[in-house]
Amino acid sequence: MKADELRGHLDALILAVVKDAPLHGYGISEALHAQSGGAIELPTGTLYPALRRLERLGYLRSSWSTVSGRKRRTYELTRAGRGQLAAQRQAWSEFSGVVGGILGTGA
Amino acid sequence: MKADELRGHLDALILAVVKDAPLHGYGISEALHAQSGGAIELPTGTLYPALRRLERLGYLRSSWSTVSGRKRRTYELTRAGRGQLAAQRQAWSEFSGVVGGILGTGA
DNA sequence: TCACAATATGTAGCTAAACAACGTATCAGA
DNA sequence: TCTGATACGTTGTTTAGCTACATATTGTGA
Repeated sequence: MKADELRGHLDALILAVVKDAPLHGYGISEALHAQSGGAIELPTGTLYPALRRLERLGYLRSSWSTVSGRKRRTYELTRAGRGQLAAQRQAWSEFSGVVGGILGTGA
Repeated sequence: MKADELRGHLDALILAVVKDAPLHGYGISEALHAQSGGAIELPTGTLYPALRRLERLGYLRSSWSTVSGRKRRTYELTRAGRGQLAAQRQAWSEFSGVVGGILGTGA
């Protein structure tokens, strides 16, 4: 899967993956890889700027910790982030319906 | 629907909409508007460059005509365009499955 | 008749997101 | 000791879509 297709939807995926449990950047990358069945492999040049953007927008909150000698910045959803995730889910539903309908896939 | 979400998928939509019948730019715009239930409204600054790009890539072929005093450039799918459309459909199917799965929408 | 909407094409310049290619550092195991 | 996994990040580039603008014809309603 061309990762660039994600454009505009990556935020939703990140929010979704940290929803249940706070995760650090590398963990988010791994979670997306696993949950996509290996289809998603985020370059760090994509992931870390996205995380900073989401924090700047108030959807994520981060805190540093050290786990077995390695520093981690752990991200968790804010209240606004939960709202945004719900909105993104809704937007995805509409979007996929529209595109699927026109492409004749899934409609 | 935020039109920018289309990024990366617009080509597929255009190819899909000219598949059955050749259309001119304005007609493509209207077809997408109608087939999306009004959700898609393409700015001309998006549509026309996209058409030129698709022609340059060999997926579309264009020809001029005049209909009731107005000049039209009509686009039709090439053989390569048909192949590309099939590939895009496949890619969409995989993409929507992955995203839907992670967002918990449609999976 | 005069203005406005619809039809129809296009370009120039901007923005933002994703990417490739770096750079830094720790730890485990061969 | 050296490689691979873990973990953070930045710089500079590319590119697609957007806004705003420019042009022209035809149909319509005031």
